[in-house]
Amino acid sequence: MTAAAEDDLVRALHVDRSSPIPLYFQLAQQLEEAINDGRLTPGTRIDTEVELARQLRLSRPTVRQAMDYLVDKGVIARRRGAGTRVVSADVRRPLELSSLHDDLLRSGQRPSTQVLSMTVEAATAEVAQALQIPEHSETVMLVRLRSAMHRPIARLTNYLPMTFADLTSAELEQHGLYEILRARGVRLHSANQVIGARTATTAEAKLLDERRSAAVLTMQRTTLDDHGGVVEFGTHIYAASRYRFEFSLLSP
Amino acid sequence: MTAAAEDDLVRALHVDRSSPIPLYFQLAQQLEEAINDGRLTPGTRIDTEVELARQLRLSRPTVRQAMDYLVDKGVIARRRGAGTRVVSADVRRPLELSSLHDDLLRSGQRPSTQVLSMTVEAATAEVAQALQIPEHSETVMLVRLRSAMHRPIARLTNYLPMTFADLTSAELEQHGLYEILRARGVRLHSANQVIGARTATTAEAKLLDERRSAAVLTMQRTTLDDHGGVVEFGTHIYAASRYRFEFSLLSP
DNA sequence: CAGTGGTCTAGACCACACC
DNA sequence: GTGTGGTCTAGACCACTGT
Repeated sequence: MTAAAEDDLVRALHVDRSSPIPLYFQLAQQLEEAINDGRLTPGTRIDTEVELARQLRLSRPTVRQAMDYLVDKGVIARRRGAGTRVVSADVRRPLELSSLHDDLLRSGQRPSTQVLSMTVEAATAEVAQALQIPEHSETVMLVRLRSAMHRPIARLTNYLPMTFADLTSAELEQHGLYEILRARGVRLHSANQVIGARTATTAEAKLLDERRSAAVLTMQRTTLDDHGGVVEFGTHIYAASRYRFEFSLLSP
Repeated sequence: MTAAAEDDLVRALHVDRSSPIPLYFQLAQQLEEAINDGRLTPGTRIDTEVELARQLRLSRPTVRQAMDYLVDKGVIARRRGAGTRVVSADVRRPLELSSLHDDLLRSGQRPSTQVLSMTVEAATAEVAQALQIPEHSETVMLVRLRSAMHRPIARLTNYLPMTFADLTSAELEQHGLYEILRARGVRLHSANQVIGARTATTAEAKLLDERRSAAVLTMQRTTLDDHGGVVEFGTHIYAASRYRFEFSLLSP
């Protein structure tokens, strides 16, 4: 990137003080756009915090907050004494808490869902521990078959608190589970995941349209809300020949 | 948690202004310890930023920086108007950029490494693209067998720039690859990963001490330094019967 | 040595959650 | 309302990087 091009970019930056969007966020968005557009290429040095603050008539902490946000996202890197540089266009936020439904939607795969069963079950030891409820107490067990491009890709088994016993199949076949939870006011906070693999049972292979003894990816997930309560426990299998977990992660 | 216990905790908090450790970090560490100790349990309300600032004679932005750090780590959650609460003791940072060697070390599994081969190879199209170098140019190809508790658990295949052609087997059998890179001044920044599964070939099953056609986890990883350059590309397989990827992730 | 990011202060006003 | 976190300012000094 030439100095002239950098100048152009700086001139293009602006903040709207009457907007309800925070100033730091406006700046971060514009820088990120420039990076994704290719107007700022990997390795390019970005103006210093003080310089940007002067140009945009912001305080340095505000500019810094924008930078912090982008560093956290992994798109820029700062080195004391050396400046701030664009890292890479293709580093994404470290593995967001998203559902398979949303993932497939984003990649344009037209997901569809079939509810195989929805029953009330006594919690096994494993489920009870995961949901932090007494063993043998009642839980909602939900089994869904998720397909993409009209081919089955995953069998999703979820255990939910009895508060969600009123979920309907229609609802579940129309929206992702997380989407439904959010619509009900649940604030998802974090999840613990375990990803493994094993060979499919005969029934599983048939269900997922895979050959006998094909490898399947397994994933178990416990989702928490922001009060620390368990929202959901799931144990899922994915057709390994057609599904992968892709994500970026940042250095500690 | 009782109000008295909370008071005790607050009295226990302190900052050492002569320490080279940043004040915000000292505070964050103490709060995190209290959470991990169980002195602060999930759901407990933490003092407000203003109150903590007053007690510790810090400015509010400094206290806030400590809170930000813990929110980012996922151990506390803030809600405007509602206060700050401890979320959970077992949410960890979203999947750190660490090596299998370090992971095994941490879980007390005594990893050992055997270098199966280390050669200079012409880059295939896949490797060239991953390393951002021309096709057919030279790269260092490294194949290692990683064992835990005296049983093989993964075959690791890495491609490195020719700068690392002087790595020795002795070095590689003693330390993790990331450890070696860091010692050479490489600053790891982020990685893109793809986790999948397939059935093992006969040779792979034998190498990993698994039964024929067992499922193996596959992982491909491209690691970047903080200038946006590619440090390493790896394509690995793991014995699925004895290895899982475990991690936490935070809501976007 | 000069320049850069890292940390810190002492205030301020606002939007939202909860009572 | 009242209290909380969310945002913002205008400075300051220090530690590290690269020349």
